[in-house]
Amino acid sequence: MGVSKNNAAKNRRAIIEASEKLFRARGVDGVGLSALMKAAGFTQGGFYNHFSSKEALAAEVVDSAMSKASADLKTAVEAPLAPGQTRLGRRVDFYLSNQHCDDIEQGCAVAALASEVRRLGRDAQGHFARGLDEMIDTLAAAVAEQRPGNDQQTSREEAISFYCEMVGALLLSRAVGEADPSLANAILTAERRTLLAGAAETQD
Amino acid sequence: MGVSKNNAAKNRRAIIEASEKLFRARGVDGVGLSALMKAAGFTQGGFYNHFSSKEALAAEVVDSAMSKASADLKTAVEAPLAPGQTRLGRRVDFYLSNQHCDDIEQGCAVAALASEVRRLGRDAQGHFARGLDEMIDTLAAAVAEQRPGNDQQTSREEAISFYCEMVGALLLSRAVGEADPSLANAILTAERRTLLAGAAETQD
DNA sequence: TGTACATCAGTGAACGCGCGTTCACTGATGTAC
DNA sequence: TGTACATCAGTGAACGCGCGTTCACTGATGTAC
Repeated sequence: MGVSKNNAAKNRRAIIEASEKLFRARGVDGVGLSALMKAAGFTQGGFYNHFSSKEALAAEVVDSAMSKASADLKTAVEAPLAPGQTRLGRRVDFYLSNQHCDDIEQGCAVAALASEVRRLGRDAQGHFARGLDEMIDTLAAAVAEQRPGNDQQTSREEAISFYCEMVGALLLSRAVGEADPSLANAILTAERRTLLAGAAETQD
Repeated sequence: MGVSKNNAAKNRRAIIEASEKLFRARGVDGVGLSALMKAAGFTQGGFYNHFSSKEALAAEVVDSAMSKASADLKTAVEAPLAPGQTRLGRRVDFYLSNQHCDDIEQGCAVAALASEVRRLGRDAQGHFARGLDEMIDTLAAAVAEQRPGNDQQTSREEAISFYCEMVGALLLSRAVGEADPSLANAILTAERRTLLAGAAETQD
């Protein structure tokens, strides 16, 4: 067809982004290259002009998703606070909103990919772990700001605890969302209350 | 071959149990009927003597796994306490142990299946939701026993919070276990500390 | 209780299908002269 | 700057393979008489 280098790079990006959505929604094993390429607007044969294998694509998808997630989290957490807000409280409000819970295609990459990544290759797992580590750092800084008495280790542990609880709640709420919407909602509600209490700006 | 009704029922059970392990380890889409039947000790063709489809098997697997998990949790939580133990504290010790984290094939069904179940059929989702609801009830009773001041709603919310945090920690620790064992361990350690503090027998 | 026969869990081969991957071909892009 | 040609992203068809499912067949089980 004849495509400029610039367009080829854009097309490559489009494949990664279409794949991210489909991998999140159906799992890596749940979607074929044909569907991935079609979603990106191409035919199947061109795939190997961009990636050496499906596994290589999956690694790039995880890399891209986690980099984006880590950068977005940093931006969101560090944004100026409205009066009465805390950084963690604001995060809870977003993370455990019904809107975020419903949007698995664009929501938190950690929650969407955590179970997938164990079955992917070494590279994908590495990108995931690096991204998660960065995100914990970002949250630990927010914790430290709110609790000046903390040592670094304690802030990091509180950040881990905070994040695990949010991810667990999102995953469980999503898992029962179809079969038992009221349980799904009870999980979000309970966690909002619990985590907002914990995220209140209180000194030790 | 000629098989007694009793043996046929045993064989059916064997297929469900072999499938549970493989589904947990590789995902439902990650393992074929041929491998499932082989793992149970049979050839592929016999599958449809027992199940009407792979989806129907998956639903039975989730049912079986969640029923077992719910019953086991009840037994474990309600077992007599050693001096100084609390029901929730004992649960944390087990749930966030390295041993449990490593044993995805036999460990907590909720953590193993939460992301799978969204892509399975209505029946599988229903079994999962029912099981999770029962397990939250069991934990809520343990919370209520430890905090007599709680009303029922509060105990249930605390149970949800407690369980989400454990599940989230297990999932994230597992997700980075290969790529970053020290982060995986930091997650378990941080959560053990946080949750044991929260699970201490303190009145309001 | 003994005999005749229907049942059905098991085998193993086959079905069509979609998978991940390969390939020959196309033609605009981008470079060399 | 203009021309000739190599590059390579794209197409569409094909590859072998394993998938979920179907089928004809076997023979011990379990029932009817």
